[in-house]
Amino acid sequence: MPDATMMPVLQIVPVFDIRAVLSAVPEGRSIVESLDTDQLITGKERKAMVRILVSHLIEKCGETPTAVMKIALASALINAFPCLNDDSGSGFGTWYAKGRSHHPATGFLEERLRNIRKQLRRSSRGPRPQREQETVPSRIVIPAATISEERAVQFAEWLKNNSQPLAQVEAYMRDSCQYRAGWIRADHSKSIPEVLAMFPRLTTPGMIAQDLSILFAEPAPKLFETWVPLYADKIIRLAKREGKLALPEEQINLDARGEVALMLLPVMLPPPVYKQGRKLVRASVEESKRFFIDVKPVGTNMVEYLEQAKSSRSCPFVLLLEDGMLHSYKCRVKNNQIWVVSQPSAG
DNA sequence: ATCCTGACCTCAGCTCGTCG
DNA sequence: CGACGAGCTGAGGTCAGGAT
Repeated sequence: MPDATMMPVLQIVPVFDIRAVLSAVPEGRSIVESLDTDQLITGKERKAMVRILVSHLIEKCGETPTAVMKIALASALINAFPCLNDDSGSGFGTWYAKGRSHHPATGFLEERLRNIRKQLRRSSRGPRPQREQETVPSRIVIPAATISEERAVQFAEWLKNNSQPLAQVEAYMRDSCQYRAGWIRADHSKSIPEVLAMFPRLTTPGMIAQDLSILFAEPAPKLFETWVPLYADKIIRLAKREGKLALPEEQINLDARGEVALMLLPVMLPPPVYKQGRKLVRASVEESKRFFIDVKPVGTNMVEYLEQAKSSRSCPFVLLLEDGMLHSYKCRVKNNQIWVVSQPSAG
């Protein structure tokens, strides 16, 4: 078998039909008209055109298209509208110019891409100060409690020290649900170990589902309804379009689509960069897949596994006990079991 | 007045190809 | 094989002008 690293890499460069892309939106149509009749573009039109073209580029090639893609777009632009040709060597330096002598690439298209990435990074870093934080609490409405807070505290204390009788645990957990929700949400966030230390009965089977059905009565039943029919297919289609699907879509068994989509998440959502001392570090996709989902064969000794996981990895993560060939999405899923491991020591 | 966006800029760090 | 440079991205800063 030939060494993959020695294989020549062919990059498919899309042909950009600038007129078609612009004509697809009303604002773009008037820009095309203006360019055809007047052979010029206003500052306002130029900005609008760059927005339309860059959003098309991102749709086709993702948020970090290669320089080849950007050159193809800029070149297609001046071919479609020769009046936009500038005096630079390439003719499109105003629109896209490759970086040189340690200076980054520039041009209106490049700058727009950069600004979009900036916005994306900003929003993915969590809530913005002031305005957005103010709106968050109004969206999450905790239903009114059925018991007083004093009583709820008493229930929580009892639940810390008792795991039986089960009917009593379920009843106290039901009645103290709103208190728990308020405690967890106070001061913005608490870690999973903190929450479990305070409310250990959350690990009793069915308790999280009970909380969910009380707090989110309407959407709770839809949680599992929508993953496979709605989101799994969308994630698989997106992965296919971005060339991140390791096998033909038709070969993914209907039963396996939900699990394949879950395993695609770390591939589709590239891990962010973080600082380790002075160095900027980014986990590879393979590393984040391992951190996110650990795949072990059915029959793995859970006691030994959890003991080992306690010292070797951070929680929570998904443990998939596979029966068959799910690894690397080569799936024929039969009796796979999925666990969410939140605290290895809890077993 | 305040916020948002675009444009311009710098710096750190990464990947990849080239050269000795 | 390691050093080095080119090209690139990410992150962040600043400022002007437009929108609200």
